[in-house]
Amino acid sequence: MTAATGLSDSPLRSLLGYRLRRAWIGIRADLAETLRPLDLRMLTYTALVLIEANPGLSQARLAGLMTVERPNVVAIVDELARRGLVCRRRDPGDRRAYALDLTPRGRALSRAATEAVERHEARLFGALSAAERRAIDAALERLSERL
Amino acid sequence: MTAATGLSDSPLRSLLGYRLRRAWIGIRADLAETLRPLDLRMLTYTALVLIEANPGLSQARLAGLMTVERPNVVAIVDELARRGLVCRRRDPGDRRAYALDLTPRGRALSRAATEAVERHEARLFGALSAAERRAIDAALERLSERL
DNA sequence: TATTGTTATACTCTATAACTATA
DNA sequence: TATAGTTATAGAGTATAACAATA
Repeated sequence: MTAATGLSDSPLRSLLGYRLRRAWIGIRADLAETLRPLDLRMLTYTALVLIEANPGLSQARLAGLMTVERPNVVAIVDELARRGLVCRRRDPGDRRAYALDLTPRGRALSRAATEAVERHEARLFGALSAAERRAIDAALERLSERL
Repeated sequence: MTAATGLSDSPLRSLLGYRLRRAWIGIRADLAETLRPLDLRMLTYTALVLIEANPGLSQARLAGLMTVERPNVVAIVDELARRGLVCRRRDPGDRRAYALDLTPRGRALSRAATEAVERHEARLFGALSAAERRAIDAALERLSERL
């Protein structure tokens, strides 16, 4: 019962999926706000960080890391490359694939964005106790096994 | 480090938002599969259950419960009404508003869908211990306060 | 045959501005 | 003036099929 309105979402409140959705909507909106001043979205930020951590990464492997289908990576890398943040080289060992790397500008933006994202995480999740945090991590780990 | 591939998503694994996104993608896909045979989507199912729990609900209040903007509720209720699952009556006390209710067919579908969704939840979240479940509930509650 | 990047395409979800009719 | 429902529209994320080049 949402006390103020007298409305009931009780049949859904027992569903973890329903509550995760509500949380995710809020988190996503706050993350979008956090990244907007840097002209990044959730997915372009994620790609930036993953390419930095995996020099020479291919788009197919990037898609795997991002949990996104391969076709959706194309526009993301297009945008990052157009802005001079990522450079696409042909992989010498496999001429079908690209070897993706960050440019110096890409590394600088990655650093600035990561600082902003860490502030965002602290703002949202800072109130969680260490025990709560561990419990969530464990639960998400368990969940991943079933998906 | 994802051992099999040698790829690293470590810079993101410390971000709760990143892990929640991955979990949510999987949960959503499984939920969509669960509801597809019943010709329901996440949002139409949610609306169905909330209308059942709140007879005479208006679309604006439904939007509030669903964490969706009012315009997005229109197509959802349109679809449910067209299929004879929900009936729209004018609210006698406020002729701007609708009073939404389930039809008998809507109630039957709600019941069948809820059974399917409960099996889906049990399949995905059944492995969580009671303590983990409580920790997640508490953490999501805390999180909601900050959003 | 299988895989990489690609194009085209579509669906779902979410969001905003502006209109109408009531209040 | 404010609210309920609506229209139109847009953006973001996610998904599938099919094709050319390469393996």
